[in-house]
Amino acid sequence: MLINRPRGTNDILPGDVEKWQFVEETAREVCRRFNVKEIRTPIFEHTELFQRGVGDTTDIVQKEMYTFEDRGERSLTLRPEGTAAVTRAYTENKLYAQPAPQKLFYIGPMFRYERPQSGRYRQFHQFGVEVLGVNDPAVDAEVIALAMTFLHEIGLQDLSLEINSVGSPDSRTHYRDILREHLTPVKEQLCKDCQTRFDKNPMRILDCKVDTCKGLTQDAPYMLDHLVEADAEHFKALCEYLDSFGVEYKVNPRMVRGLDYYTQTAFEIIESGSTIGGGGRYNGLVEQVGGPESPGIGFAFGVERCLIALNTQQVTPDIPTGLDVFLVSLGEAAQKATSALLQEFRISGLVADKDYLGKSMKAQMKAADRQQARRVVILGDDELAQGVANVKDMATGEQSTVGIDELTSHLLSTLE
RNA sequence: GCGGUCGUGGCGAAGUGGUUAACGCAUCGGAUUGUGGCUCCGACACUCGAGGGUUCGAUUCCCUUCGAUCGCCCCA
Repeated sequence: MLINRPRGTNDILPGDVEKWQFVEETAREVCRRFNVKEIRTPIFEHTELFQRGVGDTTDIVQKEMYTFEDRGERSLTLRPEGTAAVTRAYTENKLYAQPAPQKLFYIGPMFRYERPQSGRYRQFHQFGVEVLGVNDPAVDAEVIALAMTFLHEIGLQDLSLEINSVGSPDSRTHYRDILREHLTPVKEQLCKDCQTRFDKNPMRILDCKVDTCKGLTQDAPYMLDHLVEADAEHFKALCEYLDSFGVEYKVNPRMVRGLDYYTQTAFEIIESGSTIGGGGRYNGLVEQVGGPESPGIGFAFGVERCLIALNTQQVTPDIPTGLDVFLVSLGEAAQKATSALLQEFRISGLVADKDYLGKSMKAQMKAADRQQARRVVILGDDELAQGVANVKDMATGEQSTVGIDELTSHLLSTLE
């Protein structure tokens, strides 16, 4: 019985993996220019980190974590997201003692036990950025600009950036009361989920997809209009920075992000109606996981979702493919000689390969063609005896005879 | 966690309660001497996701299960 890959996981095969590499390399390159350094944290962490960091009430923690006990009876969890781990590493390694801000990025797998569907897997991948230690709205704007630059450089267009402020705790407790008051008369008419949200997290009601709820909240007051002064100023400044960067955005006062740790700035990037990435500020998070009070802001993109977007927009990144040279041999002596030649080619920097199945010359030529070899080196026993080989240019069909000793330099010089 | 659709060779895709499971692509081989991309010829599923049931007989009917896919919830 064949063992299949676990549900919601994927094998990324040659042909696809190049696109992944392209997205990852672009992310690294953009981060380099924004002076954002890579950080690598463990794939699993103590379960408590996510309970405290992501929030005990979130769906992620309540029903989506891959939690297990190791042989030392520790409760560990495969990371469901990246931010909590970065703040943990920031605290544990005392990066707060380094000059602020600390600008960090990561690319890697995350794990969530969910029903797979388009753009959602149990093992999925995120590219995320976190900037810690500074509360300046200019940083919020830069982080968003980094995100948009990345998307632009992988080739995506027609993206919609939505921003909002979910307020600091001060704004929120105040606003929650206002919102509850507004919704109390219609509480019974809200959907079942929203009735629970009413007590648990009333702001989520604004984000409900059910039509009746949408109608009932139509003229509900917005957080954005009830921010405390500092929050309002922060948001205003953010908008001004974005304007000055030429980054287009839409203020969506109903947007509420699902993770508990967000404060003030929140944003999402949407392509063809689906969210490919999002983030926001989380000024209380570092403290929440046991560190010193440090502000932070970040985002994460779903790599799979970026790839899907590239697909729907029919963006095909330029990916180098094909061999520089394919070695064709005839006869036993020549066949043996090719291995050393191959090694010589490869050491010199050429992308080179050969046949290993003892195929006919015709079949070897076919193979060379299929692998888009630019040159074919043909070596038969006859040529070998004379110390030469034939070099064929596959594009023009021209063929010339070159001494075996000069092959590598000949190829290098004619291939640019 | 809930709901819809689906599961035939490497891929795409026909098909039927019963002696040989179409076809296309891909792959491999060949079309007289050591040369590719076109064309032509040939090869390639004791088997129709898995397990069980109904039946004289199932890939075709039923159940279960696993998986895929789409939507809800939530999120990247």
